[in-house]
Amino acid sequence: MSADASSGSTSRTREPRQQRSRETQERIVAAASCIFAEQGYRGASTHEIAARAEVAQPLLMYHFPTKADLWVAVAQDTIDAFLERFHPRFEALEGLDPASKLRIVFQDYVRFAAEQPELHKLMVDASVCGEPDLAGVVETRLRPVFELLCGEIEAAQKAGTMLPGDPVLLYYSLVGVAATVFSLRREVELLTGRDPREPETVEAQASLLAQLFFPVPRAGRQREQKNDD
Amino acid sequence: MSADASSGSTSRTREPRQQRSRETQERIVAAASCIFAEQGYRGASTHEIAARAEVAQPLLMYHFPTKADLWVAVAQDTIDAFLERFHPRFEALEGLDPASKLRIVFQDYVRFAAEQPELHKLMVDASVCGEPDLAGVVETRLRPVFELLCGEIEAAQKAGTMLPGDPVLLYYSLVGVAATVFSLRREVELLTGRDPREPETVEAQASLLAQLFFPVPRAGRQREQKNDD
DNA sequence: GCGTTATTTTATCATTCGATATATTTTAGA
DNA sequence: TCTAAAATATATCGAATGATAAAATAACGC
Repeated sequence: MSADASSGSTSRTREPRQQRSRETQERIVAAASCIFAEQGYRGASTHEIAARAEVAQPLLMYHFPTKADLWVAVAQDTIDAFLERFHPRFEALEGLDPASKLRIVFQDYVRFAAEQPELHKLMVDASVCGEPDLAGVVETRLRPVFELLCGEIEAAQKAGTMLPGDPVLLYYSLVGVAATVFSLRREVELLTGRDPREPETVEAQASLLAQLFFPVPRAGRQREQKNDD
Repeated sequence: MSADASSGSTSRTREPRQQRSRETQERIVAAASCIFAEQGYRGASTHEIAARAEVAQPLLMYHFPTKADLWVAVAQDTIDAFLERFHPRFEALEGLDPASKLRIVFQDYVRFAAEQPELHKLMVDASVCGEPDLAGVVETRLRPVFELLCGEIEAAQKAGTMLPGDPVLLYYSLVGVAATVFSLRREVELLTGRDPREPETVEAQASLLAQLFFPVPRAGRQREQKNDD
């Protein structure tokens, strides 16, 4: 079977020429994603990653010349997994008011952070140890979402359906509420004996996020819009 | 339980017999606190810590037989630094209503997280790599504060001055809002070009936290209609 | 003073780390 | 097919890691 329909010849950086190679790369990235999330960047060793991927360690260095390169691939892959989930759902919300969009998107992010705490752990770990090439990933993958959502926050503020204040701080407050309880999972378990990833807890956190950032006016309009246009 | 990391050989790190020894230990812990926060647990090397403390590396191993022991000492020291700031201020709030207590305490925690992101980074890093003896530190240092504040949250809920819901989730939402923007400092800087630790930003975040969790009723009481009994 | 213990230094260990050199196998393209 | 390149395997490197051994120094009780 000739699977040439997918082979785009416009390869600029690194396009594996053989199918087997791509499968190997995917196995390596999948294994690295687990181990980076479990052990952090410094704690993860290329030998352990290669072992889990069932490849020789020098083969890993062949596909990803440095450990930092592998981290970038993992970060891009992890963020892309989120974006694949994020984008269609976000576009399906077209027409809704900004506050509703934000509420739905960040409630969805609560569930994503519970299922795959890797993303947030990865970013926190990168911010802590600061070693990997964080800048490129932030620019290419994170900035579009960030600016899109900050724009929605500003729109919601103009509509009077969201608290005033620096949209950046609101964005990171939303992220913090959505992800912190899961990225501190071990601490939560030790303190409460419960795994925050239980479905009821996840939904409770999503509901809490909505109540905090998008309170529903109970009796009449609590925040009447100051200017309608 | 394995809370005997120091009870087995109390003569080692418990009571240094010479003053010089205590000063050395303090220098080591101070250096380790910086490097653990900068590099994470796995990324910090005992050699580098010893170099910053200006002691020979085997001397470090003499005072803290394993790297994990050193981490525990650093974690306890870091948390104690927070508790020394927390306890007097909290006790000075006696008589206030629970919501006001919580607001003041967590606004203060915003400032603390900005000045010393080490604490939150330390806990997130410990939750990620999971290696150091997190359990003992959580039990002895974190649990008292956690249960104290959860109690205040419940009291505020009963008074109708705080959102209903799982106090644990509210606690970690407060922590997340207070600390996330600072623990993701590198990402924030890359996206916005601004350091979130700037004083105006810190105060804006503190103000945002108050608005989110303790909204002041604008006209009349907005959150009053919960039946009180 | 002396002896004992606590602390510090010097030298070094075994292991693991990320990375390289190179040989061998596999694939694509002629 | 044949061949050059791509992909994988084998063996190993130097550096850094956490940890020890043992000698040397300092402090304290007597």
